[in-house]
Amino acid sequence: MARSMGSVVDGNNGGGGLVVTELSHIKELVRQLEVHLGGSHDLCRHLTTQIFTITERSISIVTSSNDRKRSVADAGLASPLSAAATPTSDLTADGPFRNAKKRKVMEKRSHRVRVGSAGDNPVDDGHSWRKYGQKEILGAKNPRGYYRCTHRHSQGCLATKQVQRTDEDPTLFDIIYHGDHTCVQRPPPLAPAAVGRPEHNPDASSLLQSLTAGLTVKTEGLPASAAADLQGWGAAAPFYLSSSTPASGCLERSPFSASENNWGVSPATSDSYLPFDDAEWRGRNELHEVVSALVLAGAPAPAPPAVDGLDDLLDTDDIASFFA
DNA sequence: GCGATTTGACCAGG
DNA sequence: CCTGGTCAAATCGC
Repeated sequence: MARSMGSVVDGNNGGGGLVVTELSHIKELVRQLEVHLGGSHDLCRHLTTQIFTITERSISIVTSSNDRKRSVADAGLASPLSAAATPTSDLTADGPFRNAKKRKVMEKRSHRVRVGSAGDNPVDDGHSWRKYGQKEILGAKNPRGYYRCTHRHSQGCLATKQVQRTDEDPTLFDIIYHGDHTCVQRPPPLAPAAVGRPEHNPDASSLLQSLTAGLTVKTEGLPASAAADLQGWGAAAPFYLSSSTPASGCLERSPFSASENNWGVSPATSDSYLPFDDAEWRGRNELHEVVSALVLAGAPAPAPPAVDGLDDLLDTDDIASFFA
């Protein structure tokens, strides 16, 4: 295991560095954008804040991804990829009835993120969670907390997450998300009128455009291994931009919650965004979240080519063999 | 009183 | 048998 890991890590260092560079650039642009926005336009400032946060997370994720990858593999997180097994029987939870404690068959989609702390807890990811367990994990200094969506019973939302303080840095938390939110919880009122059109200021607009352009070009230039790295360890954004099932969206309090759930991609035509296939969804999800968030914030236009280029990079076979 | 958290027990997979 | 994930009773906090 160690041998194959080594070579991959090497490859990632290069790609990861590139990503960090670009993300840093984005960060700077956002800073400038915020300056241009001045004191007005609460929504815009909120958006820039979110972009900034996401970017910072992305950077920390990339920079810590080498360590991560090992623990991810050891923790068996790769299993959903390598064993894209029978998706049928597990999710149909017979609920709190007879075969209650019959878990462990969790072929649900999952992805990891590492987030900073807000006080003694991980930063709020916009969803409401209810803790249902805590466990000491062998080899880890800190216990792992188990959370499920508050709306599990009321709306049958099966999303869960595991939160564990990292060994190295007590201010950081590893979070593993399982499943999608299928609950519907309207976000709190947030500049309702202006939502979705953050283009008051021409300067701000052009800044955001260069921001998304920069991300597009450079990301496409990344080696596939770097892309694999990003997916293997975590998304930058612990909230979902387009992860809802077709049945019922779970918008929750996404910082980018717009009036409609379109994100510039028509549900009817966006086959590249349907989160049906576990492996594919996982593969695309991570960078998509970052890219989508940024693109969404800055571009009124529909999904840019960047997303398609990304899909080519995020080859799921590569990922599977990577973890094999 | 209700909902959330804590915590020991239970269960399944490896 | 060990470990991780979940359950559910007890407890806490509003």
